[in-house]
Formats: sequence, structure tokens, C-alpha cells
Amino acid sequence: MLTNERHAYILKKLEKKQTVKIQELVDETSASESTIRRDLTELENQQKLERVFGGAILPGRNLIEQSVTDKSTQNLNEKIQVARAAAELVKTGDSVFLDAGTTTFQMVPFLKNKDLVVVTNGLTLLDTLNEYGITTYLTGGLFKPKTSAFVGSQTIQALKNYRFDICFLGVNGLHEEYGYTTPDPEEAAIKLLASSLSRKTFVLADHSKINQVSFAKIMDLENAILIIDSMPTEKLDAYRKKTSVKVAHE
Amino acid sequence: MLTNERHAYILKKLEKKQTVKIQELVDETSASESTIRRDLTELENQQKLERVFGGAILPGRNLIEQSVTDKSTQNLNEKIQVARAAAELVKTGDSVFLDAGTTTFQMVPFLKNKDLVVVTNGLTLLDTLNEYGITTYLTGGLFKPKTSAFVGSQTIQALKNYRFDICFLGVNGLHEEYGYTTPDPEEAAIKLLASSLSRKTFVLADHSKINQVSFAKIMDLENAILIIDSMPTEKLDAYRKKTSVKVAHE
DNA sequence: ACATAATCAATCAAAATCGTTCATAAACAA
DNA sequence: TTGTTTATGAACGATTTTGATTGATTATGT
Repeated sequence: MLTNERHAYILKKLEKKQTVKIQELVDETSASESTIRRDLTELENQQKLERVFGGAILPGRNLIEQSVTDKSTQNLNEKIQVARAAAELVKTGDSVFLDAGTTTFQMVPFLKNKDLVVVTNGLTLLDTLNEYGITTYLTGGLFKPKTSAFVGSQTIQALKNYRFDICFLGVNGLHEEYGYTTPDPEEAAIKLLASSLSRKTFVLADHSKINQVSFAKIMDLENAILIIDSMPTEKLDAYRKKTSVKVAHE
Repeated sequence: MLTNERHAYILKKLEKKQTVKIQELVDETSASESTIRRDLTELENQQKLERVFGGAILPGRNLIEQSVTDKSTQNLNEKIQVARAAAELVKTGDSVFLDAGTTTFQMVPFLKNKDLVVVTNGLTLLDTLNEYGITTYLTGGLFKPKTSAFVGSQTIQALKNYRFDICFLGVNGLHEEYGYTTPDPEEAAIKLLASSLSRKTFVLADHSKINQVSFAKIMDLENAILIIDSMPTEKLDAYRKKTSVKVAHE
């Protein structure tokens, strides 16, 4: 039996029965347990199924929703705290830019019923925004699967057609001297542009980003208001000399 | 056994069984393993099949993906046939526009390894294109959940930044007098614009669309080459007086 | 909580398959 | 004839897939 045939067999059975057991597959395909196990891990990598102890089940959802359910998000509770505080700053009827990122993503549920127009370059946000009935424009552009974000000149071009009341940016680094930074220069360019098109700019971060410096600089601390879940008092004083800081409390 | 005979034999068997194994072919044709292997690589270059370890499978959408494919698509086999014929027209290095739609979606598997740049306004295509490692630009714009397509002025604006070697459009209606039509005027506008930005335009349809008229007109028959799975002879003659028609055969 | 059984990930060696090279033989052209 | 092209099969080392083994991990029954 060819490798592909086995894979097809497994998926067909999975679709029909909802679950498959390794031992059954060993009997039915007369391949060794090792081979079946390898097949399953391979198919799991292709997101065609999900491994469980002793077999496999149908995968959770489609690609878009999967990244939503991503439990690997670090500091989730802190991010939600920040996201809620940020969402409270949005007024009914505002035009809003939401950066691609996990923190901005958490804002979406808090934005419903505000009659907004939202523009984003993050694919993951699109689905959820639509789910909450929020009118959404996607910038488009070159798609980067790794971050599920759109970047590049087309994205820049598309952005320039808009003016925002308010924009929210996620960052990876937050440093008194080096300002706000992020790993990808292309995404940095987008963030900076969005900020310049907005009347107000807010940067979202959790405390783990303090004193971190990523590769590409976005802007100086002075040019945006920081929203963060918590910050040591002495740091806070120092930062407040440079910019506004809003600490999100439960 | 002659080379051509072997090739025909292999393809016939492949058609019937979905997969062929090299060892089987060696036994059945009493040719050496080397010869069979040469046959398979040759047929792969002709895109008639796809090599896998130990044998070959049908090209494009392989067994695995077939079992996962959304079966709710009407006339799937016809669409795949059309899609394959369409994909053969794409040359290495081309810049391609793919319309949002189920038929264009079926083209994706046949486009890999062609080093393309693809632009689309269909969200469903994005995932699959990336899966096959194809550089993809999404137009962006206002998202219509119903068709998973982006439309509106921003989409138009974004499109105008491109020029395409070749563009493929799906249609809902196909009529001698009324030309190509589709239910949504906004999508019609996108299709028309894309066509005007392309050196060559192909319209994809299956035979169920013949004589149908949808709400919004896209263009006259003259302005694009039609690719269809089959068409009654007398119709075909009539159409051929107006435009080029390519009938996809197995 | 404990013991037992099932499953797991990792490793290794054997087997199958791969791509390549080379030599032979048939088909073809000058 | 002679030389050239084309198809073929055999042989080689390289690569991929496979199955068995091991000790660790997880589930299950008492």
C-alpha cells in the first residue's frame, strides 16, 4: 500500500467514523504500528487531523478559527485585561485601525455594538470581527503565513486611503531609550503609518515586554499612549515623564 | 510493448485505480523497473500524473485532499476538469489573477511549482495558495462573508496597482446574447476590471451555466476566452463565431 | 494509591525505492 | 556501409520508508 493510499484511507475512515484507533488501522492496512503512528503525526502537521491517545480525531476548525483558539498565547489573561481597557477608549461611530496581533485580537469581543468601521491587516481578526457584526475592511497585500498579517507596498497603499479616529498597535519590545520595537521591519512600517493616519494612537503591551528590544523600531515612546497590565512603580514614574501610561486594572 | 502503449496502459490504470505502483507495472508490462520509472517521470512532466514514492497518483488534487474536499460543491468533477485545463495555460513566472470562486479554487493544486505571483480577492483561495507555497497577494477591501470575497472601492483601488499576464474568472451565467453574468454587481465590477488589467482573460464555466442569465453583466462573449467542460455541438459552433472556446477533455 | 496494561517518542537496522551512470541494441540518417 | 540517435536494462551508491526494540509516559482497573 502506497503512503498516499494509507493517508487517504485514514482520512476517509476518520471522516466517516469521527475517530480512528491506531490498532484498527494496523490491522486494516497491514502496516506496522510505527508506520501508522508516523502517518498520523504527518497528517496532524498538515492539520488534517488531531492526535489523541491511541488514535486521532477530526481537527478542531478551519485555519482561521484555529489561530483563534490558539491556546499557546502567552500571558493571555494579562492581554485580555489590556484589551478590555483599550476597547473602553473606543467611542460609538469611531473609525478604528487594529494591528495584526494577539492582543488586538482580544479587543474584538469588547468592541461590539459600537457601530464602528474597523480596518485591519490581520487575517485572524477578520473572522471574529465579522462574527460580532462589525463592518471590516482588510488592507490586503502580501500575506505572511507566519503572523497571518498582510504587509508590503500594497498594504501601505491601501492604508493611505483611510483616516482613523483611533488606532491600536501591539508591540514586542518596550524600552525607555529605544522606544517601541517589533521583530519585522515590514510590520513596523505598517504600524508607524497607521499611527500617522490616526488622531490618537495606543500601544498595547503586557508587562513581559518591558525593557525588551526587538529588531525593528516602530516609534519613540512620546508618540503613543501606552496601555499595559502592570508596571513597577519606579519604572512607571520614569515612563510617565516621557508619555502617557494607562495601567489596566481588573 | 511500445513506449506509447505503455504510457497509455499506465494512464488507463491510473484513471481506474487512482494510484499505480511501480512493481505492479513491472510485472504487468514485463518492462524493466528503469523503463517504468522513466515512463513515470515523462508522464509527470506532461502533468498527466504525479510521482510519489513507489508509484504515482492522479495529478493535482490527490487522494488525501479529495477526501477532505467540500462535497457540497456542485459539478465538482466538471469544475476540476475545467480547472486543470485552465491551469495548463499558465506559464512559469506568470503574474496571475484568480477570481474568488469555486472553479478558480480548484485550479490552485495545478499551479504549484510554476513560480507564480498570484493576486486574488477570494479569501478561500489564500489558504490553499499558501499551502502550495505560491506567493499570494490579497486585494483586501470590504469582506463579504457570503462569498468569502473582497469587494468595493478599496479592492478596485488595490487591483489597479497590478498588471496581469493572465486572469481567470468564474461566472454564473453564459448566454449568446447577454454575455457573461454573475449575481453580484460588485463582484462583476471586479471581474471586469481584472480582465482589463490582463493581457489574456479566460472565463471558466461548466456546462450547467450555458444559457443561464444572472443579474449583473460582466462582459460580452467576445472579450474573453471560454473554458468549459462540454457543450452541444450546434451551440459550440454558434459560440465559436463570437469567441474562442476551449473544451476541456480528460 | 497502586499495579497493570496500553500507548508513546526515539532510535536503529533492514528493506524498498530513487537517481544516475554505463553499456548494449535497435532504429534511423547520411 | 558508417555514424548518430533513441530506447532499454543492469548496476551502483544514496535516499526514503519501514518495522522492531527500548524505556518512558499515560490510561485503566482494583
